[in-house]
Amino acid sequence: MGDRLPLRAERRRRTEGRILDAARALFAEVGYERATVRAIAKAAGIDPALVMQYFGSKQALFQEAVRMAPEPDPGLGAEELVEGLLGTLDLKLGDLPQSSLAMLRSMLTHPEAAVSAREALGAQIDRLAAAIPGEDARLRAALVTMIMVGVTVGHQLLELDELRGVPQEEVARLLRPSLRALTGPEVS
Amino acid sequence: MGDRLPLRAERRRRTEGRILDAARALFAEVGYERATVRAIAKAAGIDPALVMQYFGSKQALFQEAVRMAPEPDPGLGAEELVEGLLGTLDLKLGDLPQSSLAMLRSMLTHPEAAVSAREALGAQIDRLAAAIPGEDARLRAALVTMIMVGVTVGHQLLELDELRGVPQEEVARLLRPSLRALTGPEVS
DNA sequence: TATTTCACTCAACAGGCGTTGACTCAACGA
DNA sequence: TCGTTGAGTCAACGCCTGTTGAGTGAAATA
Repeated sequence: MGDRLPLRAERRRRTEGRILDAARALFAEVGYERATVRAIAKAAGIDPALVMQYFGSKQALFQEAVRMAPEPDPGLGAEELVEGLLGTLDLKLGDLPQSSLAMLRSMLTHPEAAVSAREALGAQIDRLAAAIPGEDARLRAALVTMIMVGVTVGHQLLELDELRGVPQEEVARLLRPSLRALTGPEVS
Repeated sequence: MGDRLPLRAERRRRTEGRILDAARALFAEVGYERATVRAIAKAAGIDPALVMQYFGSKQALFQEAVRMAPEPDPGLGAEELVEGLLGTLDLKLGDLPQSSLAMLRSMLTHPEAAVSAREALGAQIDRLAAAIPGEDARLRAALVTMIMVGVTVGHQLLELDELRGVPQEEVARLLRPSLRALTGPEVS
């Protein structure tokens, strides 16, 4: 049923995928520095040298592992305004892809990850700011964004007892007024 | 005028201070992994071996550098209730000691820093929760705490353009309603 | 079938890391 | 004044890191 790829290309594709998956998981779990090429290769079931052959360097592998479609749109678009964020708030809180977690985990200690993070957060801020009225829209948008980052850090990365096991809708419910206070009363 | 310490003890005290200052600065700037013992020693103007002689291990040095008086009280006490946080909000945002920044910088990638962070944030949550009425006080307190962490991360560690150069009172002013939405309408 | 291609492994390199033990020499106590 | 203490240096250790180049054997090509 599936198209029969040449065996070699198929193998290559699969191996590349396994490396990327292992890399994302490890970067997300322990961050850039502690996720060694050897550990990633082991998790992918291959030789460390192959990682270099596929991606050139650890840094390049990281960038590839962290790269995302420049906003998968079922997220929040400018047209959905602020309610886009509020509506998918629990999704944002709970279902972040491994690539995002990898970036968040490393952004404070790995310079390149910090660059990626500033880009991604900057884009998010831009989108939000376009939907917020008033003078200090960008500042408000930045605060909203960092609130989400802070809560995500506590929930997914630090795994604070107070946030673990709490259903995402509950968090979203409590957070919504705080965010609305910053964005202004837009939609319902 | 000062009491004349024996020269040796005085030197020791000074050197230890210089090491700790250099360690705090570097841990805060680049995090635990990238702040090498050699770099810390160089910044303190001494030999790397002396760091070990003073603190035993890099890990022990980190713990010492990050340790704080268990709440210097001119911060927020339970008796000041939530307004304690809101009142000194700009202080919290701008004047964090190097030791706190060192902990925050490393908390996502260094396990021991994560432990310290969970302790410190847990204590903060406890204090806040005691001042928040209602069922989900601890959850609300945790969210308030992580909001502060998120904004601090964006401001001090990621140095987002949108937050850099913004006066702390401005940030505090915009943030206050959001926090109040979580804590409930306490004092003024 | 003979030849080339290429996914993959193996062994090793150079460099940086935390850490150690022997040493130096000025400050101290008797 | 003379032995002792201790702050500080120096050179080196073993380890782990990212990275490399030669080698292998099965799949592709002709």
